[in-house]
Amino acid sequence: MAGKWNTRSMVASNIKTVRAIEDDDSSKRRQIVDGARKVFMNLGFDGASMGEIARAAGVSKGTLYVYFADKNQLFEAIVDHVSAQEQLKAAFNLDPSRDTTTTLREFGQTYIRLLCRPEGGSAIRTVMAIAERMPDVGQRYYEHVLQSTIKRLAAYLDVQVANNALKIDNTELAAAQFMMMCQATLFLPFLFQAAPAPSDERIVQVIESATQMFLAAYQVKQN
Amino acid sequence: MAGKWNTRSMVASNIKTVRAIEDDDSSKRRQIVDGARKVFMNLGFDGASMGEIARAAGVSKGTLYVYFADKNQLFEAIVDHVSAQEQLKAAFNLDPSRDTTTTLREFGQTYIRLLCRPEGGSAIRTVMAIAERMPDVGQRYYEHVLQSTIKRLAAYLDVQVANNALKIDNTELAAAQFMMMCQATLFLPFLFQAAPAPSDERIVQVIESATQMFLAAYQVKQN
Amino acid sequence: MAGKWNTRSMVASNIKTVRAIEDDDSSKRRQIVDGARKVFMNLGFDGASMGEIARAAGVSKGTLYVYFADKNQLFEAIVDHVSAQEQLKAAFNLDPSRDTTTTLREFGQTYIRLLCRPEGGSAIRTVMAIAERMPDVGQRYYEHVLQSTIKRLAAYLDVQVANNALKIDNTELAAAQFMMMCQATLFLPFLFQAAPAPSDERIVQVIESATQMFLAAYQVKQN
Amino acid sequence: MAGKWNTRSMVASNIKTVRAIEDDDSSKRRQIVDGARKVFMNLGFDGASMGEIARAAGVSKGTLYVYFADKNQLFEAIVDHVSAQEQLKAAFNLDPSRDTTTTLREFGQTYIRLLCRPEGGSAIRTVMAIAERMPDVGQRYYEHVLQSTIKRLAAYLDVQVANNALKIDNTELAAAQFMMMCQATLFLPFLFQAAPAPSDERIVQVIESATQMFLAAYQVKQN
DNA sequence: CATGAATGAGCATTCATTCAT
DNA sequence: TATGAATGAATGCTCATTCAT
Repeated sequence: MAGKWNTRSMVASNIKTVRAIEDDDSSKRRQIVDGARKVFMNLGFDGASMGEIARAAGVSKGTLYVYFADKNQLFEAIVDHVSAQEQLKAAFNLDPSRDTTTTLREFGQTYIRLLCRPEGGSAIRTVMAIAERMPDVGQRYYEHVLQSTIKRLAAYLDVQVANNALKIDNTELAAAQFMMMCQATLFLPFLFQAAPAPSDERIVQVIESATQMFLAAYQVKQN
Repeated sequence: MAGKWNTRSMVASNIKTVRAIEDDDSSKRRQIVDGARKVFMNLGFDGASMGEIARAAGVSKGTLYVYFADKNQLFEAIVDHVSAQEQLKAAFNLDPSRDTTTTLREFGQTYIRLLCRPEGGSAIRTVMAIAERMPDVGQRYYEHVLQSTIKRLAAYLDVQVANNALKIDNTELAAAQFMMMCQATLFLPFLFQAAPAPSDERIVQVIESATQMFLAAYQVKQN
Repeated sequence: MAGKWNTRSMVASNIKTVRAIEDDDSSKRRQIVDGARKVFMNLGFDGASMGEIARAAGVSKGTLYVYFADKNQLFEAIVDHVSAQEQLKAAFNLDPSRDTTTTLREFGQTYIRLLCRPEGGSAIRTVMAIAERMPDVGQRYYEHVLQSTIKRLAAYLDVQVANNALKIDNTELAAAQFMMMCQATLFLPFLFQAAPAPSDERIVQVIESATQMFLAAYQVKQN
Repeated sequence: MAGKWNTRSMVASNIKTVRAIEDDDSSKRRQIVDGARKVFMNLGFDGASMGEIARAAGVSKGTLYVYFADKNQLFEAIVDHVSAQEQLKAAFNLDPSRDTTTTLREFGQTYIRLLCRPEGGSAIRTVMAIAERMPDVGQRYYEHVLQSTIKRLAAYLDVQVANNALKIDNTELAAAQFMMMCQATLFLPFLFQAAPAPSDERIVQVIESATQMFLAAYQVKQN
């Protein structure tokens, strides 16, 4: 993957590569990425025009092409940027010393609140929409954002298994199961605009149910 | 839906209304819907051009506008058409007399195979992508396709609860939980093009795990 | 002019000519002409679509082409039809036995009221607009409608000259002068939508002034 | 007018405003206006296509939209531009010290020659044709071109009235009357393409007659 | 590096016209 | 005769991209 990136960058800007490496955050570049993020996430890849992006970024249209070879590459950069941001926001407390019930409960609530932010849906929608035409963009987003969260939860579960608190064969599957269960009746209606973002009350209920279900299946029975 | 269509047709052509009512599937109309479905689902709303749709449908661009007022209405018709198709394909055996384990296992497998068809992802992607700009399209798709399946499974669960085979407070939530769990590690990677459609073997494993988890939580314990 | 018409008709409909002569008013044809008149006069030649004309006429688009070879010929027929109607409406009392003052006064008032009807401007606008692209349409309209009125007034003046009531060298010029003077400050603002149709009061004033001016110039001084 | 333009330019490009203010006539803009004028005046609003205008202006279709928001606004600009040109061309000698007969005679001849230029009719036809759909375009043209000439002549008459050379109640009406009379038998046939532009000889005759008529009515009788 | 003027291919949509029935 | 389904060329307009400065 890293290899792919380098290849691409080199094609786009052979000379300035050296500079780009240490100057990935030249203020102009940052401006563009910030402006483009908003526009792409609100309007989707096709709905976003380079003109609007330029306006949102406060630069000229020409400048866009100084930093990015074309619309596709700008979009890829934005998705990677958003991926990084999402990961930062996914600040879950997975301290191995905390008890499973509390940890899962809090994790679930935080997770759903993250997904159901107004902007939360946009990134997922935007990336998913383009995944067929730009498969590696979809893949990178899945791996960096969704799968990485699964893995972090799985790592926590691994510890609990080792501690004999849980009994799980496949912790990555279990982590994914929990995360999916948490979404039940909440995220998809929100994503399809069939319902507004769920209330806190509703979130608490659903997460509670998911937590109980998870524990019923995976908690080591004490006698 | 039929009612809506009539309204629309009457605006376009008051005289042929009688014909239109019983001939919602005039072959030209069907041709267009079929062609448009492919193009829209592959390229998304913005990516699909009326020219390409016309070519795919084997009609002239002008003919598109004889049957549909504009691109939006053609798209809505396609989504409604796909919704109906998806529901037909969702031929789950939810016979109340069958035992819970088998029923859930088969339901889950059928469900995931449905989702992970090549075309399965496209519709979801395409509709979800447009949901922000065309909220009622997203809403109708969610209700007709996703929520309706949840409700059918919930109805089965209701019977099992009545039979004392299961103990569930909120069967709709439980149905959604099961369906989400079934997807764990399978559907999202497929949707984001981060993995190919899952193997049958993998599906069987994941569904088995989901089924066990569901029963562990909701099955009435016999002593 | 008659010759021209025949030539055109024969091109358009060689066989049905005989029928057309005696059946110029087949009800379908009349329907079409009536519908087309409204649409053409309201929207202009380019603004009118054959579809809208068909709807206004209550026939199918195809039927239009049964009676008229193309849009141009339909338009020409409409203009000729309107010309005939305008002439009928121009029911001026030019009885030679009436005195000049009254006759001119009434003629002027009737003339301006005719021009400043809501539909009065439309025909002039529509025909004038197309005159560059379809010169013979403009010419026929001018001759049948505008010039013919001039000639009728000129004929009245001829009689008054013969009666020694007026002294005019060129009665056709004098007639045109009077008709133009009557329009002063009234018709052009109306035609350019710079003012609404003039009030009756205003019309009376302007016509009075024009009449006095005409008499001052052309009335035989009695001593 | 300049004020309006600035507003429009600022919407399109906030940064180049300074340039735009003093560069209303950037050569590209002038090119477009010149090309568009020819095409609009020859073919009318609907008959003129943006493609043809682009070709006539020697720029690309896209460039048209850099300078004008849409076809309507380009048209309005052309009409305003033509209005200004027409006014410049209407260089009448209305020196108050010249005698009435000569002044009217020369004014009338110049006026008719102006109207009956090949391009003279086109602007009037084109603007009049659109006046129903774009009333303020018609209104502005009438006021800037036709009414402004009436007022200039009326101002001259005012002076003659003050000098006791003429006796006129309503000089604006009188000015309009004279201008209309001058057109008698000359302008309308030309406008409707029912006759070519009148010969100089004919113009002289008609203007002479109009002048005499005007004086007969309004000249102060010396005894 | 940054600009913004300029482009031309592409888009959704309209419409005069044809033709099988 | 009358229809209306079907066409395809043409239209107004947008936008990713280029390039001279």
